[in-house]
Amino acid sequence: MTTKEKVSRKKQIELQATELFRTKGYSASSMRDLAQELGIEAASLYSHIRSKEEILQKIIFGMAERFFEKLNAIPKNENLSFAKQLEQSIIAHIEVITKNTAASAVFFNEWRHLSEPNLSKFLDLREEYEGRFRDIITKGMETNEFRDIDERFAVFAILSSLNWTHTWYKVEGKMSPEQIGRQLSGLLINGLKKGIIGVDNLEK
Amino acid sequence: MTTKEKVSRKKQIELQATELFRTKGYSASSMRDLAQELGIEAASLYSHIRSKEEILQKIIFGMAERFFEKLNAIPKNENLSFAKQLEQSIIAHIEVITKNTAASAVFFNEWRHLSEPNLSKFLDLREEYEGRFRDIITKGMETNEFRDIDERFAVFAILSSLNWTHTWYKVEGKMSPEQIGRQLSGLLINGLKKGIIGVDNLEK
DNA sequence: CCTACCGATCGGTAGG
DNA sequence: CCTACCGATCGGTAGG
Repeated sequence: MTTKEKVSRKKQIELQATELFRTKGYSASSMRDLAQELGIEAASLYSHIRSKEEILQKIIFGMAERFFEKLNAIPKNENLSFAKQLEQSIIAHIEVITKNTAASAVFFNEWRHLSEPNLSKFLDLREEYEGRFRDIITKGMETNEFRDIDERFAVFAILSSLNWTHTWYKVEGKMSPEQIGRQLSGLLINGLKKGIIGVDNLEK
Repeated sequence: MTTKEKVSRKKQIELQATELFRTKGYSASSMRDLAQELGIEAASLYSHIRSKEEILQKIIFGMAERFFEKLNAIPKNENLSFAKQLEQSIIAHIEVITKNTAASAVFFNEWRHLSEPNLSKFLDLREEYEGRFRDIITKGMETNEFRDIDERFAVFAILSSLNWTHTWYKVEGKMSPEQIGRQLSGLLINGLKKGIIGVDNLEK
């Protein structure tokens, strides 16, 4: 029971810290701010956590884990076009962001406040994750499904357009995470212009 | 001459601060850090500036001005397709970012550390700027040039894919700002998929 | 542009 | 989880 309470309190601290870091930023958030929102003294936080940065680490690597888990959970289907594979990956990515908007904000904006070796670990994971998207694009280019483009460049553009979702997504909104993912992948794969089905795509 | 020296020193402070804020973030950057990089004492900074936040304001509203100036400098041509108008706006946006990568980083990441009324002023300007892009998309939808999409959503996606450019752009790189702008607008307007000119665009 | 300094606040520890 | 407290550092001022 003692253990149970401690875990629960620790989680509470992490959740409050996530909200706090999102609104004020990591550096501008003090442990006294955090304690106050939890109704305890700042010193009491240290019964549950080791340091301020430990909380940041938990938030960031927790998000990294969710991104990879969701991506790995996509069923393998070699028959799918690369456009469809990319769409699925985009939807997975959006689902993680929309389910964790505050943690996403911290993940995308505060990672540079990690100290080594965690900073390098973060950068490695990010590189690996982007690599998964790059692979799809590379293969899609090889089969002539996608047009010729620098993969690294394309992945930066794609992921950054997705990564802003946390700033405006509301649970009560009209669009579901999956719909958002489909819309975004539609925009990125087919473009803003009309004419995939129609014929009005050749004008200057 | 005294005036000239003062102005120059003030600009030096702003430039060093821009680099510092980009790498450490505004809150984690101290005036002592900044002074040290300029080879003076922290207290001496206050002969040239009023406060730490004043520097942030200068950086951010300086960037806002550049974005609007560049957008306004696009020659009006009603005969251009909305795709072309959007492309020009995208190129203008990318040119501002690539010419000011450090200030862009501060602009996009540190604006929330502005206090009122500057925070509201920033948000208003951002809303206005996004509105310019929305107008192009709305008109392009009305003329059936663009497909049906929520304008606000589309502009978020477009601008956020552009706004990451400052993280990877290098002056010595192979691509010019204009080329980057063209590539990005090509991706966003025509999509990743092949087949605008060819016929391989109907597969599942 | 410097020395000398201010009050406030920081992350964190000792000891209960 | 609290009281009491630590040394370090913060943005900024006075006065030259």
